Amino acid sequence: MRREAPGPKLQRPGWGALAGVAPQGLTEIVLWGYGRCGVATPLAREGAQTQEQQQASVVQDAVGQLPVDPAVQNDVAPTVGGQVAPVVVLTEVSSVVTTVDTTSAALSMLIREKQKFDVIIINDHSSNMLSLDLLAKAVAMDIISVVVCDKYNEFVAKKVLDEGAYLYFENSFEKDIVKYLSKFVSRKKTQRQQVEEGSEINIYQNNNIIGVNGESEERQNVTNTTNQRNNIDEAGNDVGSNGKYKLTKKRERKNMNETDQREHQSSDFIRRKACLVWNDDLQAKFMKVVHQIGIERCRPKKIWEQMNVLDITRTQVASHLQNCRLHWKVSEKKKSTRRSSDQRFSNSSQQISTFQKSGTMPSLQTNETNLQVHSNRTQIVPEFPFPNLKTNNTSFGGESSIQQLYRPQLHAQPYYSTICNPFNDSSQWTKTYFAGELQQQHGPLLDVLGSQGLQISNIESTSSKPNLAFNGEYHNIQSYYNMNHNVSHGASYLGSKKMSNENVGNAITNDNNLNINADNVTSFLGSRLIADIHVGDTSTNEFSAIDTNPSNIVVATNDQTEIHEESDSDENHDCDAYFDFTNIDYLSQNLESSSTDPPSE
DNA sequence: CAGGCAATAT
DNA sequence: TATATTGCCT
Repeated sequence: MRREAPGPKLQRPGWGALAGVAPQGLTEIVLWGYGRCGVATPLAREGAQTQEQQQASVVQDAVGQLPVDPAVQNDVAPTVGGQVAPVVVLTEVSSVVTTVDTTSAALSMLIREKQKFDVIIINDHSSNMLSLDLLAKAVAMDIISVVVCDKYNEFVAKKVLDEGAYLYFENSFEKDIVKYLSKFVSRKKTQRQQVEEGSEINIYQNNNIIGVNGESEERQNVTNTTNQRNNIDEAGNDVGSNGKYKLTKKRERKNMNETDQREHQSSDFIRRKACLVWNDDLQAKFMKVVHQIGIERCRPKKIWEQMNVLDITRTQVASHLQNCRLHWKVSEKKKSTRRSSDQRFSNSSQQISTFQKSGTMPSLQTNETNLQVHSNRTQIVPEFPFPNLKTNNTSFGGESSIQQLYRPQLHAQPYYSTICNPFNDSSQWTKTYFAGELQQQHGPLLDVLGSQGLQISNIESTSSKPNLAFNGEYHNIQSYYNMNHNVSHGASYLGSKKMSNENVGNAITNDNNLNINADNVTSFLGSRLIADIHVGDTSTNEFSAIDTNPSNIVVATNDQTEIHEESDSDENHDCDAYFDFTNIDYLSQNLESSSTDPPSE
């Protein structure tokens, strides 16, 4: 598969792009749609005329609802391009946006409004001490801290990530980032709650269904009737009694152009229902029924009825049955192959069913063996991909997640890189992961220049394997802010299944798909790229779930207007912790030329 | 409408 | 990968 050549850098939409796309519970984000982040014009103060200005007005109204912080009054509002740069604050209580004009105001607001904010977005124009203070404070308060900038700067990126920033990127918000943040905040809240409730241990285990919010719900076996189960919508959708839904849906999809679909999908937060995990119990039940009915006669509906398990649907059974039959067919073919050279089995194939046009049914014993599906495995579903950031310079700190970058049809892609799911339990991470130890984990105590990161990141000079090069343990210093990067070749579920509790530790290192040689590592580091979000069609990015009221977001701008000098890019080439998405294409080209052939399958 | 099943999506 | 969904067919 050929990768597109990097096109001209798209003009970023600015915060205005967020207008109207704020997720549920985060509608206030619409208020971000005024002007550019951090250089937002104080239009609202001078009378709103345009729609954009009206949005700003709303912001201004919201500001008015907050007590004025003395710091705000005392600060001289910074100007960017002659206009005041506001600070926008979203509060949990009111879920409205408020603005303050200065970083110091934001700082004092943080101090005063403790616990109120889940996210702070700091617009950094100069990476001055004040914004770093704000960042440090926010991090200390366990607030997800995002730093945006007008011009991506690796040095600053490293700095702020060292300080515990969760994200650093140029100052336009792709709406998907907002969703991503929302999701992150949502999960984080859940985690906190679980910790508080003391139920954080392995909440995913021994459950068949993982709720959309990462909560799991125990599947129940009930002695109900089919009628009861009929209340369950198979597709998780609204199915009309006339059965028209599917047709309508199909038609809609067909009529949607690509843009529409992107729009449609990216604004859906819950689209796919949680996957049913066919664990041992369920599988046993399934097979028992299959046996009872008879393999040749079993049909999805019958099986479904006789299984009598709440919450599974006929469709799921059908899907599973289809899959099982495939397994059976395959295993039977293997058997047949053996039989042809082994007369001992020459008679056993004659019992085989008629429902397959080709292939034959294996013995039930074989079936069950084949159908053992990773007993006791855990699964965290549904997952969501990372938003499309390909036009942004973005760095990730924290429990960053760009996951699910893999697409089945993209096997030919030589490399995928994944930042693992931040919403998974951070304890899942081990030192075995590539780039699992990154600078910001040292926290603010380390001076940027003296930090280990700069030293170890010069992998070019070593032949170490990635995981050794980083040679770091996972330190959960900042519980929510540790960065975990995984670079993998075709490993698709680093953020989910392979990160399940049992698999952690060997998921990457033992994965044959992990195939990074020194050259590739160099490529990665040289381009400072960890995440390849070009892979696949990111238009389908979505979030599977979102809490109802996931986040409080602080958007702060730096009140200093000094313009920091651009660091020499070469000088910072070894900032492996950061992702320069503009270099993705460069990376992928490098990788394509140096990597192994795609899987022949 | 149930079902089979390949292709595809997630 | 496992599971879900879709489309087309019987």
